[in-house]
Amino acid sequence: MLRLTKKADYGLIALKFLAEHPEASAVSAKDVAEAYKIPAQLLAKILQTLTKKGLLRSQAGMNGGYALARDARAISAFEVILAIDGPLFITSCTKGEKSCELKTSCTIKEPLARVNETIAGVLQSISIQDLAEQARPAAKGQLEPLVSVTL
Amino acid sequence: MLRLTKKADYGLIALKFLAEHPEASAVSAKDVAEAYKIPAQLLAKILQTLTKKGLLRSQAGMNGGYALARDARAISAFEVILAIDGPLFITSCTKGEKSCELKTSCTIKEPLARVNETIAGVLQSISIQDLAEQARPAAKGQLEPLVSVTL
DNA sequence: GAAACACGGACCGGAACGGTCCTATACTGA
DNA sequence: TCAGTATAGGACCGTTCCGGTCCGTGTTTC
Ligand code: SF4
Ligand code: SF4
Repeated sequence: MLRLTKKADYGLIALKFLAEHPEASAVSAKDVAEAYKIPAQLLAKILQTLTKKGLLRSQAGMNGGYALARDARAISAFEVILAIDGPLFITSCTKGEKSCELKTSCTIKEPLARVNETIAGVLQSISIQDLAEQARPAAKGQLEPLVSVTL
Repeated sequence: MLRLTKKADYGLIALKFLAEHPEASAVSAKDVAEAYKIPAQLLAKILQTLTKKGLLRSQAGMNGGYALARDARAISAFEVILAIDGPLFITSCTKGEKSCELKTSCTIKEPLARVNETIAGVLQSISIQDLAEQARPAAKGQLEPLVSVTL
């Protein structure tokens, strides 16, 4: 159920990698690809779309590559996934009025939309910075409730 | 991103329908299908797998059909989705050690697993009963926080 | 025994996904 | 200035999955 595409997966890895190397002004797609054994060309295209969406800054030429457009804290996992996979959501009835024929009779739609928002909220509350810091063992003041659902 | 299969969608609709009609000892797949304009044969197969998983009870022959195996409160949306779509999760690295080659080098894996658990928790906290009751306008004591994530 | 139902396998067209290839363009450094 | 390294982006392709259909079998009731 609910599978995340591998492209978005790769995108998150790359973003995290960039967040971990702020000293480099630019990291090439090839470098990241080799570091994680990701198909280089595919990663390249992913980073391209990410720059087109404004999450990255690119520089061509030698010693070129990509760098985060904003601070790692200001980029959420949600944005990354959204940029790569598009605004697809759990139900099929979200694509501008043209998807599901049951919209009228379906009563399951609204509660699922809530779930959808909840998931989006969770993803939005996770920044690239969080991913990069995750290596450390359980920090102290970590008990901030990020979501609360009511349905 | 994160699309729920239509089969699971149909399954939830059917379950909710059954929960709304407790007076009937059994409702045929055809009835539900016609009520919501769902392809009958497809819905039939969905309900079959649902019974095989123990969520429904079936009765063959005339006036036969399906009925909830347990109380509507005791069946979570998570179980339904799990039964229909299988134990698939957001990352590709969950299928018993055979999926993603990056398991070792990937550092994004664990945080995503947390997200996964969170989503599962949300789905588990929603019962068929909740879906059936959803028609009513905002009840009173509805502010129970169901999830809290820490990453 | 016929109708109405549940079961279950086989099958299929289309869409999405993961990935490759090829070309054009831009920047850098020797 | 020229070669090399990088981004940018289009076209393409094999595989898988999803939604759906078809068919045949078993079971219960009237
Ligand atoms: S309208 Fe209902 S059946 Fe159709 S996609 Fe939305 S939730 Fe699913
Ligand atoms: S190991 Fe990492 S890259 Fe592979 S599927 Fe899991 S999260 Fe994605």
